[in-house]
Amino acid sequence: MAEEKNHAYLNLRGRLSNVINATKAGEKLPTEPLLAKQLGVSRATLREAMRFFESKGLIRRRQGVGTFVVGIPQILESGLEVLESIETIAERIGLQVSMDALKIERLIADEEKAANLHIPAGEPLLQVARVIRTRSRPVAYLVDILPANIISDKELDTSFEGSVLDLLLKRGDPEIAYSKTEIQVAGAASDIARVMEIQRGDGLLVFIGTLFDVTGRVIDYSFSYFLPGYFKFNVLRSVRQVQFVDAENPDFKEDQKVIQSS
Amino acid sequence: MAEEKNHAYLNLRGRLSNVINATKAGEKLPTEPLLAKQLGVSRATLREAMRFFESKGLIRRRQGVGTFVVGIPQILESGLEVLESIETIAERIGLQVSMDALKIERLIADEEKAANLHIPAGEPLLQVARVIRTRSRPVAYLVDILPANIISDKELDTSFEGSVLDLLLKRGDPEIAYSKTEIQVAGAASDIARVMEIQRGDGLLVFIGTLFDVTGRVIDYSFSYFLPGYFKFNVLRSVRQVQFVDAENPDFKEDQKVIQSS
DNA sequence: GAGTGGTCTAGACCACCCC
DNA sequence: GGGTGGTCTAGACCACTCA
Repeated sequence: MAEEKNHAYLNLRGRLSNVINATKAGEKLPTEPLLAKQLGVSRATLREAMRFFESKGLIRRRQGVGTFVVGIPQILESGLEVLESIETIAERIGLQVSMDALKIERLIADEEKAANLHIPAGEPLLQVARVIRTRSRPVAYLVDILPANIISDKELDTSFEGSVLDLLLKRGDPEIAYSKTEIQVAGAASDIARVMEIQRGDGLLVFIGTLFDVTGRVIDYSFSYFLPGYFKFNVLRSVRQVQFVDAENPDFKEDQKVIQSS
Repeated sequence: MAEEKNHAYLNLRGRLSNVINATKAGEKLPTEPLLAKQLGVSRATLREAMRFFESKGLIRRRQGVGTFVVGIPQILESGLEVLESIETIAERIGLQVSMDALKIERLIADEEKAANLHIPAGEPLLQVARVIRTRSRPVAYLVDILPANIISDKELDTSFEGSVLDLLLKRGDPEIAYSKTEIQVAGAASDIARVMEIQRGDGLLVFIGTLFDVTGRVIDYSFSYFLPGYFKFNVLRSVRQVQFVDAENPDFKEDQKVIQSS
């Protein structure tokens, strides 16, 4: 019996799928009240069914405008072991991306930010937030936080193209060594949902990265939010031990042990 | 003006937070209709606000039973570069986990599964699905798919403790080399939501792993679904090239390039 | 200002758990 | 069988976009 649930939104998916498939990419679907009437369900139930296709990236809802059918997405693929900016990944695979909604703020380190950067609270910080767009839509939202003295005002005006990492790598000082990146999942908060043009609460892949230079100093930490379906991140996991030692940062310790070695 | 949204569910969070904090871990909240009345909102709005705390892991809703306050979760932390089973990670950090809902199935490789395993379609396969629980709740759902001839019936009866990886590592043949793991996010489908005791559509971290032996043969591929908040996966991303060469599998190529080397 | 999706209400019935 | 969370309805108002 458990196979044949009588939930309206499940039965609705098939019919809604037909409507979506019968609509060309870029075209608008009927309004929600009209579509609900056509399909014989309440608007709430229709919206529940639409969430399914929206999470798959087949449709996109825009408040005040309408619901649109979107085409097949292009995918940004990358191995994670190499530290590179989204822009660099995109360039490497020949995909055109652009930056949007760049927001540079100056703020003072509170306890949490200070701890993440291994500096005292109260130090001045620079926060750089930006959106990465493919031709069709926003696909990532990136926030960098770093001590204000690392990047000068002049550099921000002249040689800043959006990526803090790329700027630092280009400059070569401080000499960047590696990033310790934590992988998480989070529902989009209202403000992030807005700039990403998704629904509040939709799942996003989150990388929380701490950037170290060759002396073990923390240079930057960042939150990177990625829209599912547009990225393919790979990591190689080996049974042999991979050695990463950071003598300058005893509290940074990858607790890895050898399971088996050949 | 954009700061002061007049959405009921936002204003409700503070008051609902008080209710949750005033309730001991393990205790039950009032029923939804009652709580909605007490807080002066409709049940739909209350449920919207509750989703926020549920996604943070502070409460847990169980159909037919009630809504419960849960304590601070224990976190499974691991670097990703080392390939090890969830059981091994848990044991290493002294956390007790148990296996649940083990389901072993035999099936025939369709086109997709055959392609993933690099074998012809029609070959017999073994599929092992299981749930990993901490003391308080399910935290991961793991599915392994592998050619049927790799593990014998006898082994399944006698030396199988739940982890395909651990069984193969223990046996030492085939000799496991590494796993290529893709990182994704997905909303929980109904069946997975059920075994994980979460809400349908909740975001899960997904690892799609392909397991190779030292000769480059594909041994197994797997889907691992992780509940956010209970795991802390880290990966080191270096500007120096990390060399992983797999001469036997030319189609497996990590397209990594050196950005900068010191 | 017209039209869209976003949110909210009040009430109802259903599926599920447990006694 | 009683009580819970899960879903659904019909209608309403609000916030947003764009001509």
